[in-house]
Amino acid sequence: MDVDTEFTTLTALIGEPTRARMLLQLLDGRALTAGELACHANASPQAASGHLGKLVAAELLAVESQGRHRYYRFARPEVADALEALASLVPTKQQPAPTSGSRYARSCYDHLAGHVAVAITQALCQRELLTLTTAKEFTVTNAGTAWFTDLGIDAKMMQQRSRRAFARPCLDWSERRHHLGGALGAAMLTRLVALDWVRRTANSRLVVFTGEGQRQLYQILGVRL
Amino acid sequence: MDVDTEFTTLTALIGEPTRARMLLQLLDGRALTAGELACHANASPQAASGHLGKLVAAELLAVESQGRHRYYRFARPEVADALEALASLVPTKQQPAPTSGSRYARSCYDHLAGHVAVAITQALCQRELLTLTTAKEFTVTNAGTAWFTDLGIDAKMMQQRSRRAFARPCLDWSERRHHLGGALGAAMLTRLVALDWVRRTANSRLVVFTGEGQRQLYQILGVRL
DNA sequence: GCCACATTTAAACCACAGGTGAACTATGGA
DNA sequence: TCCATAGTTCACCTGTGGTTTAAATGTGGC
Repeated sequence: MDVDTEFTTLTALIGEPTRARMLLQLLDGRALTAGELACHANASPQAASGHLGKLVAAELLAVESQGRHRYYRFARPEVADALEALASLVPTKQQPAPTSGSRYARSCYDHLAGHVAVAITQALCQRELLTLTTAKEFTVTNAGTAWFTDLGIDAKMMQQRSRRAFARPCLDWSERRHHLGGALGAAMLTRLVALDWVRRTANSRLVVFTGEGQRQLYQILGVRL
Repeated sequence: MDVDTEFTTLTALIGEPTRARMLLQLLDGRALTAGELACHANASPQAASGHLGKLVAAELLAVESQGRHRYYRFARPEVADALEALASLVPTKQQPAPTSGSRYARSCYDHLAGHVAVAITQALCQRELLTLTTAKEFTVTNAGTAWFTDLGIDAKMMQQRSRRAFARPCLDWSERRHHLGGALGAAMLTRLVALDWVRRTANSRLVVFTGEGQRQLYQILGVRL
């Protein structure tokens, strides 16, 4: 096969919007399941499966089966490098006011993401409610357990019961900083929604903080939106 | 527009085979005309024009009009970087490294280009045989006229007779410096070929300096290849 | 003034690539 | 054992996006 042709097949592979979104999701280096990738990319499971198959066949992704899940990740670091380079081409003009505080955040699969999530996670760490023990795991301190209990989340119980990664740092590529993912991150978003501190929007990963949510967030974490 | 969306539009832009081929052509840093890009990409002029328009609109390419040609080049070096990274993902064995050998130069449409051309133009300016009067025009000094006469080029006559831009500075993308284009630049290449100081290669814009050419160039301009 | 060439624009066409729905495999939990 | 969940495969259909055909714009050379 011609080198030209190989290049074009490669770019066509990366260029398809759904595939591009899935690849973007993997940029933080985590291995994600087919379902998670499908959800992020706004695609049906079948569609995602087809796309992932092509990406694996092209040796852009590698797949690992664990139980009934299949975890996809980049086949080699160069793939991530190339995608980073591509992502850096996106005009960055509209990353306004990380500090000015937006009521808007977004959800990342099932937990809070974006600069609000980063700010929250930073505050949790700063107050030593959360500590980053390894590169891939947050640990909830005793004070943290109490804090989560106050919020209405039984962190301890959750850690014992859940098979899912408990408190995983999730790198937000647009923010270049970690925020809280995993089961705890998901529980937190669920709880915040239940408290009506944030509301989901229809057909979008965007979530918006209510006025009450903003007040409470400032009160319990000192985070001003 | 969402960051995700911007990324996908970007990748979709790069992912289209014809566009990808054109971008690949530009990877060596040269600025190419729409026609040349169309030819290389195996596309009709109209199709190429449409694609190029999109790439320019997305600020991946920049375009510069020169006469009835339009030269396309990367809008910023990061674009080339990203494409390099993508190209490096192609599994096949790499082709031999581009000739950094100084005997090699290349032609730009009809005149000498590349770092040799830049060196020559610099030398001409340094010895005040050529002066850059406006941003778009070189002027041949009296000493310059004599120098060109010695070379076998009647610059004065040419300037009177030719309607074509006489001595235009031509920006070489890969060198980031101007070199001598226009009628005078074309005449110079023609003359150098006639003198057998440089030889054209078949099916390529590459030209190579002969041993004699290298000696002479040093003698009359002090340019060492 | 003319013609030739390079390139762009507009409109009609159509192929291919991705989405969908249904059916199938496999794993885990009761 | 049964059922729910995760994921894949297949066949069909639809719509986007690129190509084509045609005509217009603009520049250079005579």
